[in-house]
Amino acid sequence: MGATDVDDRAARAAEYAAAVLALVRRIPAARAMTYGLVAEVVAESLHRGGPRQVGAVLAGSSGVDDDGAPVPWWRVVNAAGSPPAHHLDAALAALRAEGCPLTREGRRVDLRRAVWFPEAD
DNA sequence: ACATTGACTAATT
DNA sequence: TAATTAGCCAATG
Repeated sequence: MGATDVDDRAARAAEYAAAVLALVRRIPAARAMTYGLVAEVVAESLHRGGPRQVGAVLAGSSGVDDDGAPVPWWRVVNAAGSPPAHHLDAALAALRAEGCPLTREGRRVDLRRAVWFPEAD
């Protein structure tokens, strides 16, 4: 059993990724969460990870989670309300299409109106 | 063990 | 508002 530590590391990474994707999937249309907020919520249960880890999960995601459900990655923006630079235009187009509150210039999400926080259902 | 890298953030200028 | 800087956390070589 020499590879258990490697397997454990992979399992923990998969667990973390699953938690992030599950949460992002719950963000309602026309709402948004920041990387930091997602990290805080996930850390409440897993006690690890930070904004950069959330970004790493989404960066590695194909846009669909393990259950085959679509992951609305464009609803996760940075603390300034900007979508990831890699898909800026696509994200802004998607956000606008679903009516997410944007700033006057339309380049960033208006977090004061759009931020969503998961509440006990 | 150390250096580098990133879909980050907060403070500073 | 935008650019810079330092701090952060985990993965990777």
